[in-house]
Amino acid sequence: MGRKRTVVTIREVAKAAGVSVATVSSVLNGQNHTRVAAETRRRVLEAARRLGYRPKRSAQALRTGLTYTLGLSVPLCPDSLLSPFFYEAVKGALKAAKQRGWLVTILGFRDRQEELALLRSALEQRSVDGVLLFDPQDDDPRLPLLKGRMPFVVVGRCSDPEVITVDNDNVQAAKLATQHLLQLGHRRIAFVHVPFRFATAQDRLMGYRMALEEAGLPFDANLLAGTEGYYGVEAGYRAFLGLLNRLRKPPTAVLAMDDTLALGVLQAAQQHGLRVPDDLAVVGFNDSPFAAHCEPPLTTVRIFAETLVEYATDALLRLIRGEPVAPKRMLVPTQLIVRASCGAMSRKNN
Amino acid sequence: MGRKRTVVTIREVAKAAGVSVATVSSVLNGQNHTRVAAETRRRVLEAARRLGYRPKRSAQALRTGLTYTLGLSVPLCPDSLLSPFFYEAVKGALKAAKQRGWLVTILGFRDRQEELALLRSALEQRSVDGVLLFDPQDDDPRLPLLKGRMPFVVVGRCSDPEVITVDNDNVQAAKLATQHLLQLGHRRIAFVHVPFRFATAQDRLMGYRMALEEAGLPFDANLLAGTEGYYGVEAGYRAFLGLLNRLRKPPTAVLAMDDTLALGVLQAAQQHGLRVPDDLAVVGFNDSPFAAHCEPPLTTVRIFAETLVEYATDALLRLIRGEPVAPKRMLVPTQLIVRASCGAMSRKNN
DNA sequence: AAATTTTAGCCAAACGATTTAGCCAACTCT
DNA sequence: AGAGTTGGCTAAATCGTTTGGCTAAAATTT
Repeated sequence: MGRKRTVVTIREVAKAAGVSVATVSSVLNGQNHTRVAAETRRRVLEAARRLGYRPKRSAQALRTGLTYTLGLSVPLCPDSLLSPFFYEAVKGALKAAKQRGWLVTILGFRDRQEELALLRSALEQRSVDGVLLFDPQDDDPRLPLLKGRMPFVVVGRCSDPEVITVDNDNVQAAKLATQHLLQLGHRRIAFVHVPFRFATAQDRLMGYRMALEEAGLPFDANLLAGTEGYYGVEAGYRAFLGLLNRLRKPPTAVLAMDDTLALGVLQAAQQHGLRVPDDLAVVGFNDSPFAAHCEPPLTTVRIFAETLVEYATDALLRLIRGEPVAPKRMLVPTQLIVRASCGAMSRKNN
Repeated sequence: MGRKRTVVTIREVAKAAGVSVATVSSVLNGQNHTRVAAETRRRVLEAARRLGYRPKRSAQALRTGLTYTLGLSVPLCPDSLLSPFFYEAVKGALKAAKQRGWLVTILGFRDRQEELALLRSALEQRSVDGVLLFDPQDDDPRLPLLKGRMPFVVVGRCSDPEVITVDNDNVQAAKLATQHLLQLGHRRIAFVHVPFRFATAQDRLMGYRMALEEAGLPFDANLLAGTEGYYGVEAGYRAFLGLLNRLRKPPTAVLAMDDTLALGVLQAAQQHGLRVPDDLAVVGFNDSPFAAHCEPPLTTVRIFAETLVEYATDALLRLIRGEPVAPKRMLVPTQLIVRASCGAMSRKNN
């Protein structure tokens, strides 16, 4: 018991194979143009395999200056309905990272203040080699903090053309969703959104406006309902209730920037005696897994978060290794999922 | 541009303060107060602050043998509805870890095979100092792999009394939920569960049986519906549909081991023409955030995943540091949340 | 005053890998 | 045969900390 079988070191492998540690490293890393004879290589490989040798990460880290770890800077929201997105994100990041033997650590923050502090300390302690950021804002303070000091990739659009970003085609997505509502005959379409300092909000507004204008309809700022803070059912509820109270006549349709907001809209609508989809058509975003199961099932724009983040992570890894990163900005298409909440399935066909 | 301002090292601090690196380290780690004069200490602290010095993690790691990183071994399920639990888990782990300046990395796996491989490599590379495991099974192969080689804490019950565990009081929870259904007059209560090799399934079965027996009802194995694999809407759907097809007469109530399974039950019921809650009462587990929003809203047993994992992480940190871990097994109570799906709110009061 | 203890701080050796420079045969070429 | 090449390997430096041992000087005791 307590057999203190310490982890195998490169020295033991060297001894077992009857060579120097340099040779072992050479064989294992292959980089070095220091050639090793086939027979020696075999012996080393065999010894390493037999002893179950794996280089110790922290030693490697110190020597090479790389921790082989990526940071995922994600918000820890109180509304756990937001979790699917981050779950998918983690999946995508891990998928890309795992392939190359990298680790992913979660830099989870409760507010932007804390996020900056976490990034700063990651920077100072060199605990990660690069970070993935979500949901950029105007004058995002994270960028100047990180720029030139640590590689990073942003999931979302950001104005700085130097920054590598991966994003959904939000303009197109919002445009298609709005057009869908227009085709169903709606003329007063509200837009429930997070504050416009978020690039995503700007882009989706853009798509919404484009669809309206192409249909020859005026854009009416009175139909915008902004949330106080971020996403979440509560936020959507408040924003839409505020809108309903403000307007003489309620809109006949709503485009919500997110399924959680849409859920809040549903609640506010119900409280106001509006039936969905009969009195009010609702479209969300993200195709969160609950969207198919709420009442009525939500029409929504599906985004491919896992893919998005997988690409972003891949780009980040290239960036870190100094490999060329193909396009500086990548757009991933989205997909409209039509369910009952928009009224397009008027004849119930279950 | 590209100002290669390299990170501050302890040597620079030492020079700036006019002392040796040993003294700086001594001051910063503060083990031995008598070793350095108050004035010197002040100078060192001042220099460190001014230069913004933070010890480099990988160097610390190599020297001390600690990476100051915890691993969270979580499944990457295809059904993203399972994400809330893990989101909460991550929150809890981060909360406990952050307080002490530790990092959390996600060891995400697709199947048990891969989980073992990940743990093995974490072990060999010493990339984490300890791991948190979820959902233990009979003869769990993770335990013998880790035991004696790396500290770990299990979230869930496990038979080995040596292992430190934190768990919900599943027996009690299932018992209370079942009793609730019994009080509503139900006599044929089905139990939808994951395979019984999972300790959680065993415990909840136990609570279910206890409630039945205390009510003087026979336990009927025909009312058990086991899933093929793990949790998820699809799994619940299949399991319950299988049960319905097998029985002459459907049960009047279902206790599902998880909200995702309950959602599957809802779908199967609907397909079979059973109305919930009128023909069938349904109770789930976890109080996943969507439970309040599905149709009908799910009665469910709330578990406090964040708290659970926060405790577990705290215990793990103690374990790693060799501090005493108070109780070897901790039980966190649960809470029954009554909504519409069980029929207790028969008079619709919206 | 000498001997002892305490205080304050430095030296140098790790930790476990990677990498650079260099050594020694053996081989090639004129 | 001597000079230059090359292949195959090793010794040693290095990454940035922490820490046990050591040494002077100062304080205390005898």
